[in-house]
Amino acid sequence: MGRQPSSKPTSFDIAYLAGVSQPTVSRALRGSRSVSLETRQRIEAIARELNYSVDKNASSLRSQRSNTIALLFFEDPTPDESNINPFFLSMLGSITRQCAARGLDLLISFQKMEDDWHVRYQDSHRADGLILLGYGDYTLYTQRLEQLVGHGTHFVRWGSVSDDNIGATVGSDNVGAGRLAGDHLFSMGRRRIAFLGHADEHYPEFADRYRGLCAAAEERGIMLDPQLQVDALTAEDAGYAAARTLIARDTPFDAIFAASDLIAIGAMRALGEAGLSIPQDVAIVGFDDIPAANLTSPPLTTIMQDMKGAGALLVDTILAQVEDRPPPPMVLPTRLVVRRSSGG
Amino acid sequence: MGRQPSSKPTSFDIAYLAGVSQPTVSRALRGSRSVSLETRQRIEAIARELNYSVDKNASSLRSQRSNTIALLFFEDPTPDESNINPFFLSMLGSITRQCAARGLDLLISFQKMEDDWHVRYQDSHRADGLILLGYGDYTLYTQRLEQLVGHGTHFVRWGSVSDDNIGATVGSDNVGAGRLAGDHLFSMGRRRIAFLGHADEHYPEFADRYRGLCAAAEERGIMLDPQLQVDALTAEDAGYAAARTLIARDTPFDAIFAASDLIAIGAMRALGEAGLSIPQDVAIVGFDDIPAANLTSPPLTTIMQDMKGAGALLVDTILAQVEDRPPPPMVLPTRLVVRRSSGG
DNA sequence: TGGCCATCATGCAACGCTGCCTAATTGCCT
DNA sequence: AGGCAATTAGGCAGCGTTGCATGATGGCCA
Repeated sequence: MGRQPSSKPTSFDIAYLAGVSQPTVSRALRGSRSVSLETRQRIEAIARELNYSVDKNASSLRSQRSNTIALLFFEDPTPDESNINPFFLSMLGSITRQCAARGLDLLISFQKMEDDWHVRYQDSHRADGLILLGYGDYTLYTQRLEQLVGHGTHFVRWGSVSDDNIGATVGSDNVGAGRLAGDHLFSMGRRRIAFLGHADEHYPEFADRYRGLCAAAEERGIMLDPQLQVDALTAEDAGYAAARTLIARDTPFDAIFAASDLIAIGAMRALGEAGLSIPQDVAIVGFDDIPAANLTSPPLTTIMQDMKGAGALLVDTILAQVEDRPPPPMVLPTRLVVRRSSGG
Repeated sequence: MGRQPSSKPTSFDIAYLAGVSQPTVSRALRGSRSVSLETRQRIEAIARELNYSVDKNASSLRSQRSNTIALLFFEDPTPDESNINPFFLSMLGSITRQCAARGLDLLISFQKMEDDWHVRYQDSHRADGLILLGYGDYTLYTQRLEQLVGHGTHFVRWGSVSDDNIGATVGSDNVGAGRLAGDHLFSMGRRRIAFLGHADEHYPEFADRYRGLCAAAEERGIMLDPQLQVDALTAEDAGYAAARTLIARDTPFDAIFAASDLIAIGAMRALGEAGLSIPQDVAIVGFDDIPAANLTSPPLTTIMQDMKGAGALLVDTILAQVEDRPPPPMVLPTRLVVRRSSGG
């Protein structure tokens, strides 16, 4: 009572001014039913007048809830300083908005896989849960995910959803998306479709996309030539290199489905240099619908993921874990965005 | 003592096991000199074994320091969901790394200008300071910045640096950058240079760039035609529209300096549609060096800002305020990146 | 009128840590 | 040998909040 008037007001100051006890102030401001309307309004008025705001640290310390989520990006292909995968950036936009809508704070970090996230975030009560966004060799970090699970950390990962996922996973329907891309290219009359992107179990999302493409082919009684699959990580350079490899194989192809837009953009550059015109000689479809997809010439046909839904689902999944509720469903539909690169 | 073994370990548990008092544990783990090496090592070993981590909330509550910075993005041209200005995204990458290097956490938020940041972040002790990244009409938010200053909030803004800035401001040397762009275009033999971007006091960064361009012209005894300046906000559509306006004015021009890469990209599209070839008919220089600048055809000559330096300077400026040190210098040099769009 | 319940408010005790001040021990100098 | 400084550790007191159990008040019914 009667504290320094200049220092930041505490709930004690308000209690003193309102003539009630400090705990009553706390309950009044958080809308507990056991405070009469009149008292609450009086307290609220004083709080407003003093510009009072609840101390986050005291609140979190006491309640053991930080109402904060930590978003961790990681990449294993050398992260060259500030160049971040554009797809994840647009995910970031979506996640921040979802957090804001739910009154959550968002802590973000670009970590290497080696660091002890759970210690740094959940164990220290900085965050209630972790959202993991990353790419690279999935098998390399399964061990770390198992550690998180064993440690009881609340987390959700963006990636390929399957039954044997370690921990909660949210992702797009990559198989369905691959099928969308395939159906589109086949309906444009293409028959020899190449796939640029890794297709093995180390990169399950890419593998799913390839599987979807193959499924679309099979439905038409077409068998894709394995010679037309070329490994590539999601980077412009990798796409360029993969397309050159593809061309050098001298196996005819009339379309490319790239596992990501960055790959597609790199491939377009290689095709151009090789004198192949898009879409006349080669139709091309990408994946992600990053902003640059609209800026290429010709503009890139691509698969759009449901970013808004993804952000919401990721955040909800964490909240479900924290509040011990059953998790929401976890696969998101995708949509084909037809632009000129596929001859649409 | 002898607490639940399953619950998260506290410094008391360690103190008990190490046979010392709890404050000693705190000091040992934070490297205070007043703990003997032997004791410290014993404590550290136990802490490691228990997977102990300091509770951030308790620590911050006690020390009144959160070691966290809040990064606030704001835009007043309708933020269409997840589309974030790519330049700020690359800034984000830089800031996160700087924070990580200094052991700071980063809280991020995409707010409208209306919200009460200081209450939400600094007053509630969520963050020690605020970094503001935004664009749009500067005069609209001066009032809010004054509020922050009056409130004693620690903050730094990215923008146009001048003597009458409200609060701390960090930014590139926009005038110098405009001069760089102008010098380059003049040295390529261009004489009638257009500027796409607002040039009034509402957008001081753009105005500075224009001023630099004009200075480069004056040094050569050339007077820029005011007819060749067209307003544009930083967006691809705006650049497209501005270029069309420019063309419609029917005032001859042989070069464009766009106030941002997005504007430049939009302008290139308009030029292409008008049958003007780049760089033969019109040389073009952008600003920011966003990733897409390398993907346009022809690749875009542009001004690169020192992102790494910017992140470091922003973070250091906040830390200086928090620790009551004099602020670091605040203007960053820029660099011209010559690609084919300017005929270089 | 007494007793009982519902409503509203209170007090106390953490939450886990750090800052300040004091106390014990040791080593060293005179 | 005595005294003084340096080194190392401990005690205590919060930081501002929330959870729990309890206490006061009044209304209502029997």
